[in-house]
Amino acid sequence: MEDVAREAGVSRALVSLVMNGSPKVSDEKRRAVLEASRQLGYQPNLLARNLAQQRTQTIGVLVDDLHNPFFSEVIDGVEAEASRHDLRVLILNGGRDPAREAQALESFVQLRVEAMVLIGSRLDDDLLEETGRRMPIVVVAAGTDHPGVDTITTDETTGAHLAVDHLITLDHHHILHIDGGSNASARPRRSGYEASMAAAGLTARVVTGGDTEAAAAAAGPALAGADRPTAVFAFNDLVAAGLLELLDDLQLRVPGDVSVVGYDNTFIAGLHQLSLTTIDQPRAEMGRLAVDTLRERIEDGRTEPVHHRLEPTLVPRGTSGTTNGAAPENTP
Amino acid sequence: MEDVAREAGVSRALVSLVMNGSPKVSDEKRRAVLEASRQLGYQPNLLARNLAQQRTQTIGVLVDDLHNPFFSEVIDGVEAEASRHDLRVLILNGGRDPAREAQALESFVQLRVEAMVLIGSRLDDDLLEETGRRMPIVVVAAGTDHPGVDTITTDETTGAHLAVDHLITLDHHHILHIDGGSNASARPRRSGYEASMAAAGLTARVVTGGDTEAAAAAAGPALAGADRPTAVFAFNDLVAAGLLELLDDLQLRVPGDVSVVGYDNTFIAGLHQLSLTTIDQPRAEMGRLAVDTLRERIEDGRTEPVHHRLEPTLVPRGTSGTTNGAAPENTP
DNA sequence: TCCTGGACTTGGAGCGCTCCAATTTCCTAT
DNA sequence: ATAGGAAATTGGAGCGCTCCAAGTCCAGGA
Repeated sequence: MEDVAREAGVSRALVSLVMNGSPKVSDEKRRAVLEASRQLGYQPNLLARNLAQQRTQTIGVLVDDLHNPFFSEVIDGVEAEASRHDLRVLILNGGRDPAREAQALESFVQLRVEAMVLIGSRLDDDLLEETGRRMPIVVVAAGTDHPGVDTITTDETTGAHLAVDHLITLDHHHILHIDGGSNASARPRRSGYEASMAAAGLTARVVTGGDTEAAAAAAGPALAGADRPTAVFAFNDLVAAGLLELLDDLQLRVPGDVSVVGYDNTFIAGLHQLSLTTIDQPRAEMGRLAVDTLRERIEDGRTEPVHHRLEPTLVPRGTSGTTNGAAPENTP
Repeated sequence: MEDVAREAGVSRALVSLVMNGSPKVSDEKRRAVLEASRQLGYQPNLLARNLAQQRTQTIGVLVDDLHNPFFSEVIDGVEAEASRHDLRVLILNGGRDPAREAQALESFVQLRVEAMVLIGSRLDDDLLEETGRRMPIVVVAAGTDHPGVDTITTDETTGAHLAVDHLITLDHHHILHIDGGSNASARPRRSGYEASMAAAGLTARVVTGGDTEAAAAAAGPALAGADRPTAVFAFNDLVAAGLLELLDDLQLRVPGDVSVVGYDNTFIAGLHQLSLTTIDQPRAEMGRLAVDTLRERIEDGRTEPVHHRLEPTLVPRGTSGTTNGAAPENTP
């Protein structure tokens, strides 16, 4: 910067003004500075600027799992809205590991991002709340509301309800749930399932799974056993995809022998070959809303946490239907 | 920091030493500092530290498209190797838009990352080379070598060759290629296809596509036309997936009527329901290698660019086979 | 007792920028 | 001409940290 100033024959301060597009610089000097900085290949040091300015114009996005298409679509929404407001977006990947997430969180704090969006976070409430006191935080798609920080969720109970009711309408009575293991949404989705089953007078049956294709294996024993379920409500689309493979291996037809419902309505659910019945969440909208929520804190100084809850919807496709031969039990 | 020092009854410099885990601090003082910083909730300011230290221990990863599973698996490799060497990894998303990518590149420069990994970059050589003079850059999976910067690629010509030869072996003569449009790998993959076709004495036929499912639509006219190809080599798995849907709509059987080969061997290719024949690239390995390559510049001061080229392999699955009824033309 | 050297500590300059108060320049209206 | 004021420019302090040269302290040897 020093050099640019000298080259352009002005003071450092003026270079600063030019670099920040201040209107009160004469065209002549502006041109000189621009020319000099181009010639010297000068790129302002953001570290120094942010330090001096005491603000970074940056929000941090911590994503649970970069591989899950659900999350990347939320990020789309975040980026779209952030760029509308000239906010830089930095992404850190938690890799489905709480320890790595905590580390990423610390990184963001130390980098002095102005706010952060945690997508599918697995962090515990204490850490969240503590960090939330230092800077605006919004937790997106992490299953439940967290005290002390803003949250954007969809109603997981309703989502599970939609899935179960859909299956019940198709005359299924024996519906298995593969839950999400340690995923943040696992608990509410499972209890939504349990509640819906109970409400319909049916017996809930849950196997502990996870949030990747591999988790489908957990359903193996149940599907091979004698009292095989006629339908499975999988934690998410990835698990459902894995399940479809498993069913294929077991030579069970879908939906003839077993119906399958996923969750998230990611693009793989829409592939004709899978044609997976699933529950949709408005992903991009959630991302956008997250940024807006943060901006309310940054700009308007809001301090009490808000909890936005959006509605999921059922997307019926080819993997759910009535069971094969099994005649309705009570037909005379 | 000032406050912590006062609280612990030491100088600022000592706090700095403690925060950086210097060995020459007495246990007593160390404990005092740690205690004080815990009490005050002190988090060192990375901006200031990096500025003073003139280094950031951070590498920037610029990814072309966060949605493409291929890229996220490369990122896995990058992150694994980076964390082995205590390097922070910052991710910026180019969103398949060269302008956004250029902007992200500038962000990284201004943030003073120590090196950057560009995955599937669409940036032009001039910009790359110029930036490459300021800091270590490695371009991963962007189709071809770029002068002036390090590159990690797989041999796209070989990849295309594997695909085409596989189809020819299955007795296909009329093979269509949906190319990658503006994707960085489009050109070499297409010319690999063309060369292989020419070598086999076959007529190449290319439609301009892209790198998402929607691109498959470009093949619509060709598939509906009279001289329908018996096989299609799609730019990547995503395009291939879209193509499978299109074929389904057209009531064409795969591989009975049309064989399909994708590229990248992403997880969707492995789904039983798609069972897509494809070309594998060692994604994680490419990511790891990228970091190692950068470290050679950072640590050992290498300055001449290196170009690593890995070998792709064919992964035959269910979407490729011999054509249906069409009897071999020259059978007596 | 005094000196020496190692183990700790500390003050202060400096990293590259912004921002404010102060100064200079340039008009315009008298 | 010239005071008055707006516009343009500048010097310097300060952002929070590191790092180095220069201390301080203390135990052991002469």
